[in-house]
Amino acid sequence: MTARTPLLVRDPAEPQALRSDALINRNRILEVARETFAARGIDVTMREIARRAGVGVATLYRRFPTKESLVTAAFADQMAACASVVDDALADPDPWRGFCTAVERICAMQAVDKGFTAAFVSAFPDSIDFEGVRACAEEGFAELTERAKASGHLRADFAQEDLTLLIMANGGIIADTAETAVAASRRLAALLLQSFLAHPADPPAPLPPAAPIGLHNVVGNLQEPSQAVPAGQVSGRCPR
Amino acid sequence: MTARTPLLVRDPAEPQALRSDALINRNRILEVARETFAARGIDVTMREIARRAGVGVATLYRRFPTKESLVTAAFADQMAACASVVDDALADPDPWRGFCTAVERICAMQAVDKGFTAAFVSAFPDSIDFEGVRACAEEGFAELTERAKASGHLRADFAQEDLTLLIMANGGIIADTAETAVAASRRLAALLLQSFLAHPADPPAPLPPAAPIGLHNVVGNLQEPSQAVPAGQVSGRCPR
DNA sequence: CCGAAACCGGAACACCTGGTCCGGTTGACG
DNA sequence: CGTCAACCGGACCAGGTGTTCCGGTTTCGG
Repeated sequence: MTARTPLLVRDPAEPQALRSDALINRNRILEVARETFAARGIDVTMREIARRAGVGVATLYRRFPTKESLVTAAFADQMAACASVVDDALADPDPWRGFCTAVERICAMQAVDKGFTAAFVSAFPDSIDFEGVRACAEEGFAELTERAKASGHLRADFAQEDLTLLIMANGGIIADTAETAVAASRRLAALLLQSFLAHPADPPAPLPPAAPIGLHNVVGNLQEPSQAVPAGQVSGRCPR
Repeated sequence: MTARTPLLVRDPAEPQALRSDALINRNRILEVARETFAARGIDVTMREIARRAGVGVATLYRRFPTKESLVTAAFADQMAACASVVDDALADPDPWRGFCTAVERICAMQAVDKGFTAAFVSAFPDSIDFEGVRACAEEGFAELTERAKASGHLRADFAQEDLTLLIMANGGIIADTAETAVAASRRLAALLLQSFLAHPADPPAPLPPAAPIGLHNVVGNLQEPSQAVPAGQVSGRCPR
């Protein structure tokens, strides 16, 4: 309709179109979002992120039109790191070591960042980045699996789905502090990697330090420390 | 203060104080709640449970004053079953077999019932039943662990926390259909049990059938089947 | 058979969530 | 320095959740 277009039309992909204060706010928002999502998961409120970033909700929504887009932006670098993990593993001359390292690193990332798994799993349909990286990582891992099997270290009946299994299982490991989560995750990875081995050593491998994961911290995390079962108090109704 | 107490005071624990129709409704509610929680997790709405049970919300709330109490009641028998699993395991003359069976059965229960884990984990503070059973099961498992170690089958550095680890990891295994969840859970249990073994066989144990767990079903369960990466479309930005 | 107490269902309440609107403010450019 | 669009923040909207209230109905002892 309007035949005249403005002379100074900006490249629509230009990121510098933001005013200086707006850019500052945007960065602050992203920073806060990353921290908060990592610490408390993906379910934190948009209001809270806005409050923590010292901006209003409208500002937040003007920068990221939907929560989905905020999550995507916040975890973009994590996704990149995830992809690079697979690349590093493929670059390792020892296939089995590469395989193990990749698994351990991904598990650690998952454990450190509470929201990462959720962001990865829910995989908002529109955020093509996520899907792309995921497909790419899958592909790389298939190659990795093949090589590890060929090297004779990975058991032949290892299925590609076992990797999904491991990731999902690791996703179940969440504790209130990142440290406990990492420790637990590390032990889980070590245990599973051991059972993936084709020829397990007769004396089982030493395994990393025993997981300091506390029962009360993770399972019954709603009760206060209390007196750790006063022996005679709680029992008595225990049928065995 | 009031010195006079009513003559016909009822035993507060008497369960027969319900009118016949009220009792029928109560049972129907419990039945529906069990089914729905198992199939769709603990997050189903009180409205929906009431609707499915063919009663009004008020009726539901009169019977179970809070959602918490409904959950507790609905999972009471599951908790009992959980305890009996440990008892059975302790009754087995072969400690290692008992250990394995207990682990497998608990994992299966967890996989079949989506809400079970959540109910068990969240462990509402007031529902003492849960806490009691949990403590009891823990105690029994400690005994089980000890015996399995003494028999030489369970590796010496197995920690009690590894059990929590397993349960939490298994909790991460959730799929849209109960069958896939059970299959995946079974494989996870088999893998972990193998790495718990003190003297793993040189050729790794055959393991149960490969898990038919599908990547798209569990990880990217929001996207439609689509054309499974049209090869040329998405790639091109895959760095390796 | 009858009346009262217990029951029933749906409307309503308080609260929280993602997301939008509008009047006042501020940075950037001539 | 002045103008004006872009920006800012809090109020607001729609939808959904656990929970409560109230008028009509049903059961059950006498």
